[in-house]
Amino acid sequence: MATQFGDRIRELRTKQNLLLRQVASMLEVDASIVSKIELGERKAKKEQVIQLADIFKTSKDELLTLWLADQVYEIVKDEDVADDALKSVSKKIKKHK
Amino acid sequence: MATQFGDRIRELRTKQNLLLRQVASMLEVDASIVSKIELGERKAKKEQVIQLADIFKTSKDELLTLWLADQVYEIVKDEDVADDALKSVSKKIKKHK
DNA sequence: AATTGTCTTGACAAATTTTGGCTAATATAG
DNA sequence: CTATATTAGCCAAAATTTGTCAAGACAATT
Repeated sequence: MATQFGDRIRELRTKQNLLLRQVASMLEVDASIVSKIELGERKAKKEQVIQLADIFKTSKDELLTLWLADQVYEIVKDEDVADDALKSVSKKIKKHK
Repeated sequence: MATQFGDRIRELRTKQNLLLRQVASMLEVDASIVSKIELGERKAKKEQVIQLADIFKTSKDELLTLWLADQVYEIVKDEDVADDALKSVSKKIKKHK
């Protein structure tokens, strides 16, 4: 149930000695929401991911990648054809670039 | 807006000379739903994908792959980090297998 | 020109999922 | 024990999903 994004956020937050409620107030949500995001029980909004990158002074791309990967994983995790589907999407993405 | 899954379903249906309403009645939904699925305006349920494989006598895995790829694509399509996220998920999937 | 058959579209409603806040309970530090 | 931090459960509001229905577009036929 843990997410890559949540784990990373918690790591950043604790290393910078910030409390849930401090981060929460910057995001303008309740501390329990941030807790749930860190535990992987809630999905952050994209806007919040960007705010978190600012708060922790870290790379937006790093966080967005983890966040996006969590979402994709959530969709494909129980599917036998997950790998084929991912390959197919990669191909399509490359074409569109 | 077109989907790989929808395109394939329409191809199968027309080649087998079935009408929307015939397929719809087998899925027990209105014909407009099937139309929308074929046009990529609605997402089929997983159960419907499996029924469609039976109806068209084609491979469930083929259809499930297209259906899953559409969903993943929908999530990552506008993201700069799409490719990195997909790679990360592939890695995680392989580990879990 | 009117009719028929197929498909598409948009408005709407019901059901489901997601979201956030509040509050309790639990843990952890002093 | 007390105080603070975090987690978990519950509720209501908001958003999304799913489907029906009716009207419209379009082509082929009569």
